[in-house]
Amino acid sequence: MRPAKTLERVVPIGTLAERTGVKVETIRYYEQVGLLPEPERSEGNQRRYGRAHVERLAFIKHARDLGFAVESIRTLLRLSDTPGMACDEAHAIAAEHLDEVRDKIARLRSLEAELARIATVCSGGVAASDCAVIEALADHSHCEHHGH
Amino acid sequence: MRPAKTLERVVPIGTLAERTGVKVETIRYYEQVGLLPEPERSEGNQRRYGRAHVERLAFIKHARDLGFAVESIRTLLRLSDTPGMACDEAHAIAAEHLDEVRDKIARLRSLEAELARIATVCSGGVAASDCAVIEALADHSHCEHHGH
DNA sequence: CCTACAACCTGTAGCCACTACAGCTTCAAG
DNA sequence: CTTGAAGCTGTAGTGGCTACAGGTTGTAGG
Repeated sequence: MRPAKTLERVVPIGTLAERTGVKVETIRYYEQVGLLPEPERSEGNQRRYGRAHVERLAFIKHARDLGFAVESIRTLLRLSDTPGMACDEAHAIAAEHLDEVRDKIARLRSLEAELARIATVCSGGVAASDCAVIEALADHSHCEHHGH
Repeated sequence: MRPAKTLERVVPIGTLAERTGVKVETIRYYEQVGLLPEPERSEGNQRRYGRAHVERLAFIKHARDLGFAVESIRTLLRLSDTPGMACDEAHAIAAEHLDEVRDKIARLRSLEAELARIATVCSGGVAASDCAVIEALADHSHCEHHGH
């Protein structure tokens, strides 16, 4: 009896995909754009991943889930690969991204307010040519700047 | 003396762009994908827009600013073009979009919380190989589901 | 009337971060 | 040894623009 799949140390791409929650195609894409290093290959040219790959891909997924751009992740990975490197740069990337996220939240909130207004006006089911939803979209009087 | 530009009734694409805040290339793109009807042309084949175009494009811009997908806008425009059409469908589109926006806000907020945690840990300027930002990204213990 | 130059035209390619497919080869269970 | 899932490469498509290249038109000043 072989060890169970979850204990195997060298796995094919499908297993890596399962373990990290990243799709097979996306893994190959990450390799292509240089986020994930090229793995060893089997005799038949199939990718074989080890522990280090699982960890690195998990890092990437986590950062992507947090909305970091691939370019930022590349930098973060470079930083994490460089022992003794100053943390300042990594911190700056995270802080900048946090700013962007807060900005986005603010914009979505003002947007939510206007949408809520639009969506409620004609919820009574008025079947008419002057639908309030349409009018609200045509009418810019309530439309403050949502910013960029 | 001709009327001032802001009073002209038939304008070239650049003026339409200025008035609506939509870039020239984007206007042509909207025409290409069928959001904006093909306008009249000058003798020399240049687009000439009238009042109706300005209004329609303003509608499109407003909806885009609110985050409606082009496909949804297409439907909304069709509805607004159809006199006596039931408002229900327009309402459904707006309500669905509102749901999506609220979802997005919720996800961004949990994301903000994690990012804030990440960004503060090493703000003291610890220059070390075990940068807290990097570690926080490598470490999934704090990482609740951010949802899709 | 002529010239200069901004604004316009079409068509194509690029952007991001994937996703999907076509057409093939390899792996592993039965 | 057969079968079928899983792997491979390479290319094209997605959305919503944006950015050229290389040409034509409109118009204000001289």
